[in-house]
Order: sequence, then structure tokens, then C-alpha cells
Amino acid sequence: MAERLYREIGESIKQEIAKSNIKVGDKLPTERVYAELFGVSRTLVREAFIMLEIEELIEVRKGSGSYLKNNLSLKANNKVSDVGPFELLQARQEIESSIAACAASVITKQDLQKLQDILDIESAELEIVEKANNADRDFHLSIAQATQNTVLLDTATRLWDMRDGNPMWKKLHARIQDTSYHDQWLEDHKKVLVQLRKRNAEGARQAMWQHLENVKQTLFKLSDTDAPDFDGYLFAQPNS
Amino acid sequence: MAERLYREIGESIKQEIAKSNIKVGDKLPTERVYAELFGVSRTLVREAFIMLEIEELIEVRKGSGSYLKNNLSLKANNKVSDVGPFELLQARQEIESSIAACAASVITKQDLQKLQDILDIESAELEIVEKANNADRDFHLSIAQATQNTVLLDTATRLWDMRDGNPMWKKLHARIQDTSYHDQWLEDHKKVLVQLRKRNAEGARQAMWQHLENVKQTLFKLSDTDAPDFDGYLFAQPNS
DNA sequence: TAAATGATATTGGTATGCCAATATTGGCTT
DNA sequence: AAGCCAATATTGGCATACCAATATCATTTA
Repeated sequence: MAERLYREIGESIKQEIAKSNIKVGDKLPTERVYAELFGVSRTLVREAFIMLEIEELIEVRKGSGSYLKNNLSLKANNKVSDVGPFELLQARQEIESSIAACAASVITKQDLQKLQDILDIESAELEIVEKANNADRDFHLSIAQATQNTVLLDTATRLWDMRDGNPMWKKLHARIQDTSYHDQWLEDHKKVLVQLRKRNAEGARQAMWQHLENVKQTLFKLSDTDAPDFDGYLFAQPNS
Repeated sequence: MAERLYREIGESIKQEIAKSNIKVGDKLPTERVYAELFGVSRTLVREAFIMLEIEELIEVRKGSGSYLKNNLSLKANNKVSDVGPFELLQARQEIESSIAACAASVITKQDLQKLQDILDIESAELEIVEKANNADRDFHLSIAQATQNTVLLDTATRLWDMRDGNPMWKKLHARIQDTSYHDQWLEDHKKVLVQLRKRNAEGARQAMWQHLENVKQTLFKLSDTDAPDFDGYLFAQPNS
């Protein structure tokens, strides 16, 4: 529980909008109306409106009212949890290796230093799962950031959000924590950094590709040997 | 102006966090502290916190406090309209060429036929801008679909939504409609399809890369010659 | 001494009230 | 009758005050 109330109100408002026949550009009921409708204070409705505003669903104009900005049906709430870990890994292998190649040619000394720092943390905190995980994510996303292309960073972030929000992945990854595969991956990361230092685009692409190939193989073995409950998530197996 | 104050406060708080040495997981100063610091009411700070919470930057716990959830520096600006056309094209070049390579090895006969049909439409309706545009999108997204990887399709769709929702891109693209660059691009598309038919991954990658390179060059010329208002959107130029 | 407990402080949660910007209305002028 | 303008209503913006959950700490008790 402990869901924040403004989120609930926000979702309720979305439903109300969906039920009504409000079109894009139309004016919404006022904050006061929703407040009375839901039996809460206007403050809460206002907070919910802020949420919808940030989601670019509505536009708020002082003294005038609030207006529907985007079509609610295009929300495209991708069921993150429906994506299999291997399908996601396959996509990451394609995209992140390209990102690594792209980063290699434009990466700055500061970025390289930052990556080195992250690797230091990673090797120091290797046994603390939480920390190692964060360092892992930081390493990959920092490379995306080094491309100086916000779209690439945005895309990579999205892929990692998919991973972290995926229950299947958590289940799979939980099995690894005892083993020492993190060592292997740390070595992979180092190899990637070496290529980035050399500003070798194809080398970086290859190193990142191999790294994610290793991750795929590792997880595949684990899911294959003692996890029959991953059937149906294997359609995008390694080396497809 | 008319910027909503809570956004300003939110950005200020981000700066404060950046200046401080608060790490992920650490507790942030309380709402009251920020309120006094900025000389505003706690309500506003609270609204700013909601914004940061939705951005998944912080986590708010009742009675306890607010905590840094994600690394501030890795947060991408998801403001679609803020992304320059060339930055987006650069990302598409990286990602879509990888997608083409991936598709080449798993593409089905049906997919190939579908692509052929789209190209037929494209060449038939070449002069009808709207139709040509749709066919263009269909061609690219169908390739993504051919990978049989929903994450890749989702990513590609996202990139095209960014394009179509971008006012700058519309402005740029409007200049093309009179010219016959679509011919060139149709030829590019045909070359991509040839490589896909051969199931030549590297060939498909190269063809798609070259296609988007051509698009970049074309748009770059146009923006360079008679569109001084695209300054600031060119930081991700071709061949960076 | 250490664990349990209850009082107190801290912190986010919610409601109410007034302010400022905008929209609407009604009367006046032409 | 049409258009302008002022009075008024509507609506979101912001601040203050009090509530509830959590944390902290002093006291008690085994």
C-alpha cells in the first residue's frame, strides 16, 4: 500500500476523462469540481493535475482552466513485465554495442575518468549486490551519456528501466548473486573501457557485444538448468 | 514567462542536490528546509518534490523524509520537443542500422513481401506527401517488426514518435516537399531491401546507415542554406 | 546493562483560505 | 444594433494551519 494519494486521484481523473467525451484541446472540469467529485481537497486534485501535466496529458493555464493536450489512448503503457529477459538482452546487445561505438569517437577525458571511478567502485563493492548493480547500471548509462546524444541516453535509460522493473529478470538475477559471474562481467567492463580509451569505435562495439553475449549465455545456462518456469521467455535466445 | 513556479523550484532543488554531495539512497533536506531556503511555501516545494518523484529522481516516505533514488547526472531530458532533428537522426542512424542488421538474419518471406508492397506504394504515391510519409514510416517500422523483438520495435516506434511530434522537424521537412529527395530515399530503401533479401546482416546495416546518412546530409544542406533559425540544433551534425 | 516502552519531536499529508490572472457579463456609448 | 469597457465571477496560484505516520530519545523494567 502506502500509495501516494495524488497518484490515485490522477488515475481516477484519467478514467473520468476516458469516460467523458473530452477531445484534445477541450477544457477539463475545474480542480474544484474534481475535488468535490472525489471528496478530497483541491490541493490533492492540483497535485494530480501536476502529475498529468508532467505526463504531457494536460495543460494548465492560470485563471483560465486546464485543457486536454494529448490523446489519452496513445499512452502506450507498455507492459514492461511482458517482455522476456532474453528479448530485452537481445535488444540491449544490438543497441548498446552501437552506443559504445558511437561514444568511442566523442568521449571526453572526464567521461573516461568517470567510467574508471565506477569500475573502481564496482570492484570494491563486488560482493554487495545492491551496490554492484547500481555500478553496473551507472557504467552502461554513463557510456550512453558520453555519446552526448540525449536520445541515445534516453533510449538506454528506458531499456534499463525495463530491466529493473521486470519481475522475471529479478528472479533470474537472484540466482546469480551467490556465484561469481560479476567477476567476469567486471572484466568485460574493463575491456570496454580499454577500447573507449583507444577511441576505437569498432573495438568498443565488439567489446560491448561480447559482454552482453556473456551475460546472455550466463543467464541462459541458469534458466536452462534449474528454472523450468522460464518457458515462453526464451523465444529470443542467444544466437538467434 | 508564465513558467509554473514548481518547475523552477524543482530545477533549483536539482542544482542544490548537484552542488551537495548527496549520494543515491541518502536522505534529502526536508521540504521545510527547501521552503525556507528559497523563500517560498512548503506547498510549492512539495509540488516540486512530486515532479522529482515522477521523474524517478527521489522517493518520498511519509513521516520519514525524502531520499535520492537515482543518479542525478544520468537523468535524460525527455522533453521530446527539445531534441534537435539532427540529434534524433544521429540516434536513428545508430539504432536503426543495428535493427536492420538484426532483422536480416531472421526476416521471413512474409516480411519481405510486406516491405516490397510498401515500396510499391511509396513509389506510386511519391508526390502525395502524406502518403509517402506514412509509407516511409511503415517501411522502417516493419523492419523493426521483422526482428521479432518487441523491444526493438518499441524503441524504433518511440524514435519515430519523437520525430513526428517534433515541431522543428516538421519545419525542416516542409522544405523538402517541393524537391525530389524522396526519389533518392526510395532508391535507398530499395537497396536496404535487397540486402535483407540476401539475408546479409552487414550489408543491411551498411545500407540503412547510408540511407540515414543521406537524409542527414540533405536536411543539413537545407538547414544550412536557408534556415538560420536552426542554430543550436546542429550540435549533433553529420559526421560528428 | 540492555531491551522494552512511552513521550516528544520530526516529517510528510491534507484541508482551508485568500490572492492574482483570466474570462464573462451587463450596461453604456455611439 | 454593435462595440467598447468596467464590474463581477471563475479559475488556478500560493500560503498557512493542522493532521498522521514515523523516528528519536529518555525512562522504565527485567
